[in-house]
Amino acid sequence: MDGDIMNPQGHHMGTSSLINNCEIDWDGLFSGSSCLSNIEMEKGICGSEDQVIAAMGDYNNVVNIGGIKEGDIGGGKNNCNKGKMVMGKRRSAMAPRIAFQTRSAEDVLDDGYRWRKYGQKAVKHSNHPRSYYRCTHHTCNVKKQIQRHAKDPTIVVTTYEGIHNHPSEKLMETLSPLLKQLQFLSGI
DNA sequence: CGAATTTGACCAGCGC
DNA sequence: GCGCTGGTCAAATTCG
Repeated sequence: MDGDIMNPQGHHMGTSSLINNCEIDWDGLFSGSSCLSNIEMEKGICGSEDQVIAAMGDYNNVVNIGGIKEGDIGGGKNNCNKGKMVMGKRRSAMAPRIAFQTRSAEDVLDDGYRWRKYGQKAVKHSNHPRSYYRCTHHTCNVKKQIQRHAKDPTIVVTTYEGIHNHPSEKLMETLSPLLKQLQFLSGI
């Protein structure tokens, strides 16, 4: 797969981020579909999962992105377009959740953060288990769930919960020589 | 040897 | 109240 994100008409779209050779075009995705804003998802105003996939299927690897709720993954009963939203049980109060789907052979996308797996469960209506990860940074409480799509195993559904309160280690690794240089120059 | 992963047990919410 | 299900814990195991 090449890294260049184009819209179906072949035009370049907005800013993109590279995750494990799967480019995600945040700007383009959020502007390109009425289904994908977190707020709309929270209100339950969204199409079915199938509709979203169909809508986004023309993009390179990312086929869906947006807020996600209990039952969204794996064809559960409480699909978002049924209007009723069931928030999690022991879930922290208002931790923002965002989910996206990528076509990838890799289950775990390298997003620059370090994750420790703390559980895995078989999910109903899916042949593939769901894996649970926590950010290894001691002050950071971000979690993510990874699961292959029930109907299309080539699609990996990644759900993030919470916001990192620290920069990604890969980013810091990349920037640290530059920061050192800046510190040196500011000392002159 | 410390860190990360695996995996069965446990717990809480929900529907019937 | 009970069973089902999803999410988390923690001991055992594996890995670097």
